[in-house]
Amino acid sequence: MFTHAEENYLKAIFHLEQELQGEVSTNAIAEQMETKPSSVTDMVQKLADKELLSYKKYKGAILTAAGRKTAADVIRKHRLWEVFLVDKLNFHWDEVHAIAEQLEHIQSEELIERLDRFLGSPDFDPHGDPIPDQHGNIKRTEKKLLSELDKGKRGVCVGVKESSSDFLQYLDRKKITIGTKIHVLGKEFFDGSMMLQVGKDQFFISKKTAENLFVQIQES
Amino acid sequence: MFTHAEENYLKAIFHLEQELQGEVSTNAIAEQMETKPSSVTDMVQKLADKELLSYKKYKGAILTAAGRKTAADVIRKHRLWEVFLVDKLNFHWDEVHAIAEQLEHIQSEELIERLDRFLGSPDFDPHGDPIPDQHGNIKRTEKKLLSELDKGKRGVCVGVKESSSDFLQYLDRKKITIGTKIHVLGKEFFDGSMMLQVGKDQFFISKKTAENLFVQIQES
DNA sequence: AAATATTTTTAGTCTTAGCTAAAAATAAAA
DNA sequence: TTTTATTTTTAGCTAAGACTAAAAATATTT
Repeated sequence: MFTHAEENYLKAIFHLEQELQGEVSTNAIAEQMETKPSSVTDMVQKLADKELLSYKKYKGAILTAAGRKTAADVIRKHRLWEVFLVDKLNFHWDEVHAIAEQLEHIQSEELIERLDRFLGSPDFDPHGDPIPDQHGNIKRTEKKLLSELDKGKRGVCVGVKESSSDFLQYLDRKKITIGTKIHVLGKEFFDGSMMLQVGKDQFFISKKTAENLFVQIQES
Repeated sequence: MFTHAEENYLKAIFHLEQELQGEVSTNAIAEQMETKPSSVTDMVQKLADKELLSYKKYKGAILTAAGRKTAADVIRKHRLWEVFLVDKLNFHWDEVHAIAEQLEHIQSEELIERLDRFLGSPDFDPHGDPIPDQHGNIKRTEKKLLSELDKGKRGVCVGVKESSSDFLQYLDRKKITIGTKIHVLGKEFFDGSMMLQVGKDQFFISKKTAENLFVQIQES
């Protein structure tokens, strides 16, 4: 349907639109794509011809509904493949991006729907980012840092903020991974450390740890 | 490392070399690749510059060791992904080729070795073709039709010859799939039908069925 | 062996997607 | 409001990989 380059541009513009809340400048796209502004102008004009975005010279670009859907599909594929790599092939959360960048361009509706089912239709990727559904809808979610939860609250681990190898290995030892339910048993004011319940285990974590774990809040 | 186009040429030439037992003509490659001979000449010259094959004008091409290794790697990836699609995502044997054609170009040693382990290091793809190992070695194997086995012999199902949807569904019902062990209990001369033992079940199959199933012979 | 047919290569063109350098438009500063 | 700075676009080039048409080499007939 679309070339890899086209898909990459749409994805970049999609992300920038969210970040900037509006139309995206040529320079912004060039920076995101690590390419030159002149190349961006060419591509943006091509995508405008294909009605994937609307564009007025010197005014920047915004995706059309079609462009947004296409971008969401690519992001859906990227994030589903990341889940596959982590859950099934035991990659670490920080090793999967470059591979998913390639896999996201594989063309097959059937494949991606089967992959989704195989993975148990996950809502989040290993970095805690939400996975768009078949229609391109993204569950805009309250992704919070664990450190923002108060005593007594429950959350599901949906990702990490910084993902150093050391930190990920620490989480492995504590048996914390995507989907792990975390119950905040207590929170110390003076140093921000927390007492957690994870499965049957209870243990302390430092403020630093709590500030690097994303959770989705569980209604309770 | 190499472009998709380069990898596709190497793969095509690899297959043709085996089939023709020697150097491969420009026209043969063009036919296999569904492209024009002039395009082939260009690419073959480029691949010769990169020392992936040796080529003398008007004389055809043969892969170098490096070229053969690269081709085997692509074929390894293709066939491992086919196993994934059939074993894990429940695709049918005849639906997977086009998708594997895309997946075979994903670049990541780590990915493919993890995928291999995840799939249980299979020796054959869903069509019964052998999967090259990490070093590019292919288990040249005695792939025979089930109909060629005599009474008392044992084989492992490694693929199908014709793969109509009806036939594949018939095999599903009989619980025959890749890796299934088949014991020939009896064989009728007059119609070529066979009595088989598959797991705990025993049943008859027609000559037509036996002529469309590939097996690898088990030493016994 | 000469004529004809086939195969292969060369030469030149196209598209995609990048680049540089220069021109044009817009934005910011004096 | 000019001048200067920044951003964006245009124009023209490059490489990969396809194509067509024509030329050259090899094979096959007669």
